[in-house]
Amino acid sequence: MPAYKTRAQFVANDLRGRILGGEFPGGSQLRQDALAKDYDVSRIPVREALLALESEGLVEFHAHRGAFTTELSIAKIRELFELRVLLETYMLKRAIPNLTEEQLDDAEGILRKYDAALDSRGQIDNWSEYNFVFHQALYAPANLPETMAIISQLNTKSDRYIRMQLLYTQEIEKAEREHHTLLAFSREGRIEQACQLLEAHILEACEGIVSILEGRAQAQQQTLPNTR
Amino acid sequence: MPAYKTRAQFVANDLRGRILGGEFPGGSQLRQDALAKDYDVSRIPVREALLALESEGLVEFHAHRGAFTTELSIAKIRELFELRVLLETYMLKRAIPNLTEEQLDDAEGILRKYDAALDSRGQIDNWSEYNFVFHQALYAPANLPETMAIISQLNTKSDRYIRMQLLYTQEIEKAEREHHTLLAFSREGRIEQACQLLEAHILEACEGIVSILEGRAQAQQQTLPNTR
DNA sequence: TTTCCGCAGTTTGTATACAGTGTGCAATAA
DNA sequence: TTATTGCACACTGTATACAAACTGCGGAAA
Repeated sequence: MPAYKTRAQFVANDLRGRILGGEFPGGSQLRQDALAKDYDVSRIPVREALLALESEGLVEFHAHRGAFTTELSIAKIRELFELRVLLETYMLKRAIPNLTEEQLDDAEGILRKYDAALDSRGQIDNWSEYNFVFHQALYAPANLPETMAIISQLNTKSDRYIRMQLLYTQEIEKAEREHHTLLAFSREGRIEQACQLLEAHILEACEGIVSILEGRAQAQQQTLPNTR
Repeated sequence: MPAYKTRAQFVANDLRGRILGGEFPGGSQLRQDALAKDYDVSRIPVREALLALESEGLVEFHAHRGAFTTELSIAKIRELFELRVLLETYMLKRAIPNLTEEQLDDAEGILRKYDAALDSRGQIDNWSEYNFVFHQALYAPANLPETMAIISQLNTKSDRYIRMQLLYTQEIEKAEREHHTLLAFSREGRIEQACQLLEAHILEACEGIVSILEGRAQAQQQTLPNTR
């Protein structure tokens, strides 16, 4: 059986992975012809895949000029992460009272898989996905699908930068410890503390990313100091 | 000169208007061929328009079965409006300290146009748009484009139901008065009161919509009581 | 009678082909 | 040399044509 219902969906999923994986730096043009050859399909499903990625904020269309990967300013990254704080704490607050034992155990199971993957190294790509799956497991009992969709969208948009941070710093262990604590708070129904930790957890990641980007920007300025 | 850069964009904009205007009840199938004939274009731009509307939540694709207008459950409507409260009060709180005299006057100008349109009646279609423009004018100084995009998205999704409410009740005048008060609070920098009013303003609309839908659901049950 | 299978018709999904727009280079003039 | 105009190329946007999937109905089997 075919892995996906349509070619467009397949291309969209795969291309999303490639973009998030860093294959296309921000601002790269995504030529439809080249992608069509890559996937051995026509340009039509490629275009539709690109449109789907546009709605996720990974790509921007300019009429008659094509599709380009997006690049977020530091201000926008800050904005995204603050939105995540707002929405995810809201979500967690509503989820904790509904959490069942079974759901908590599921979340713990995900953390264990994490830890295992963590040992085997080199799995940053997957880590990023597991990370969201864990958070999702905690939020799901809130039963707010629309909110979840937006949170998911925000996570996708920030994903590239989170991977970058993981690449440059060794924050995985710390994040992992925070996840365990977060789960413990949730299990004990300590809503306030859980939300505070979650907020700190998200904002720390944000600051890590921003400091990397700022460092990179400075390095650029030093290399080419001719800013007339 | 062409009004739009691409045919797909034109179709998307026009079709959005038709859907929000109530031409297609929730769950209607949107046949690509029929729409293509309507607009005298091929199915390709129609498909792309439908994909755009899908990302706005107005339409859902089912692989190999086509596109259908979405229908929101009461629970989802409540969720959407609560999200609007969360995000729009957050936005307003951040906007008020940045509001300039000029921006306040702009907002007031929009309200005046409202009032004029209100007298000339029958302009519910436009009212819905003016409504968002006014709110947008108040929020803009917060300088949070990503947040604004999400708020805009939520407004689009709830727009159909707001129009329905305006059609069945005479709440326009009340909403209009609240807008004036909201503007006054904003002008005076009374953040807390402005946000409280905004919250009530949004939740009132929500309850109005829900009561209409619940009434309608009951009427349905009475007409066909054969629920085996 | 009820259930299952298969076929025809309809609609979507995709390939191919064509038209239109933007871009960059080259040639010309100042 | 530098600025400007026009042309050719490349790529996107769209039309047309074809392939594949789903739906509903009718008939056969249990």
